[in-house]
Amino acid sequence: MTDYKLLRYLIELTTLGAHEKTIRLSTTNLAEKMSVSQQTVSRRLIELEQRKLIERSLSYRGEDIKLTEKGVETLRKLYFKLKDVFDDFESRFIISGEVFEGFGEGAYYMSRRGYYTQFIEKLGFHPYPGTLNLKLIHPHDLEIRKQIELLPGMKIEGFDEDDRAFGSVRCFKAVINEEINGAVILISRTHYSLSTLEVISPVNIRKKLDLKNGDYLTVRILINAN
Amino acid sequence: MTDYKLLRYLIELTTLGAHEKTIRLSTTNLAEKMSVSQQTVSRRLIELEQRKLIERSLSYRGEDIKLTEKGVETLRKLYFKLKDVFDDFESRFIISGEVFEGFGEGAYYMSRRGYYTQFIEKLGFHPYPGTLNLKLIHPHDLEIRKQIELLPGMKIEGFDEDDRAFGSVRCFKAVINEEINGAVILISRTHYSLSTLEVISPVNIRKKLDLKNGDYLTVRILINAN
DNA sequence: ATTACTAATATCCGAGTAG
DNA sequence: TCTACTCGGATATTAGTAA
Repeated sequence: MTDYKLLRYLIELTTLGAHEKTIRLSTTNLAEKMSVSQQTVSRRLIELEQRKLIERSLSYRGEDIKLTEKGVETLRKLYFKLKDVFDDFESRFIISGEVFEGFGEGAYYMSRRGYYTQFIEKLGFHPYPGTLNLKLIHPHDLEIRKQIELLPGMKIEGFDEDDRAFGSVRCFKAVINEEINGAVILISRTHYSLSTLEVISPVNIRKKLDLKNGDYLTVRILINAN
Repeated sequence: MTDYKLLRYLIELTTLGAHEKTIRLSTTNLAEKMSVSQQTVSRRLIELEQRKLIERSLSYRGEDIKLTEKGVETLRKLYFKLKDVFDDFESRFIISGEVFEGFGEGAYYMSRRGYYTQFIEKLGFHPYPGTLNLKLIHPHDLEIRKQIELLPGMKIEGFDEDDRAFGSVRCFKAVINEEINGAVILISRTHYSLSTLEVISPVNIRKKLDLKNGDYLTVRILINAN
């Protein structure tokens, strides 16, 4: 691994985009951003260059800097190291949010026979006729939500009923509050839906956990249990 | 941000699992792993504790250490910072590898009517009857390959023909060498297939790009173009 | 065994300043 | 303006030990 005192500079340069393009800067302005002296920045850049982590060319107006492939690879390794920890498949898909609304339209959809019979077959339980809605607040949860959107999950086919078309939805088995088995369902891919999570279960979650609007709840999504 | 000199220790402890469970270690063995002195480790652990980044309890056999939520959050922030760079959704799914083999079995599969008609319908082009195979070499490309495996993509349904069953496959639109529009197809999920990439296109890629075995080629996969 | 203190050494940083 | 040198003070590290 690279000297850790250089890592900070490598990260800062990357934040400024130097991993993909040449950026122009002066030691003084980088020093300000990083709250160190101009002299220190100068020395560190020299060292980064000597170790072939960056390439640079000086001019009378400052300097042009770009990370080398070795430099990018150094950060990428750190990234994958952290990814192993934070993106681990066993612990990755835990998502929290605030309970909001009640069982409104969710109940209507859930009780359509076309969906209901498929839920029973694919999830292995008779869903309570209603969904619990979570509003996702923290950036981390929103990020996880986006990632879930990309996963295949189980597909619940759409159908027609009473001259109306019900589209297909996807779902994942999940554990609510580490105590109730259930599932999350992904209905449509809208900007709105990406900040919410709809949860179903064989029981009335709201009642069982005595939830009020605004209560905070954690759901662990089992992406490999399909 | 935390003092960068502490970051290294936080990362090392996390690599050892201290982000999710209490680990037992001695300053001496951690010092060896990190190539610093026992005394330095001792001081850094004290400092990490004072800053409430770790919790620890000493015993005559060593010490038990676990990251605090604040400690985990510190690393998580770094992770997301790097993620923004390396995992950006627009530039993420670029994969490179070496051309190998020729149009063997690929051509056979591609020309099965059951697949062919679906390719036309779903990809919007008439695929050249053959696949170009890339062997993925770099860890980064293998990692991307694994991630693609998790994405839904477009499903090409399986079918029966001449008493033989052809399974379903998935595909993604892609751009080859930033000049030819085509697609990658994911046929089966074997250890072998995870280190290769099969590419199709309306034209003979090999001929158009004048490729020989061993040539290096880059494919950008369009995960949102389905 | 341990951890962690003290003292000596090595390294780093910022101020001043040259080019 | 720029970058980057020298140099003195600050900080960090190691070695030697105490507990």
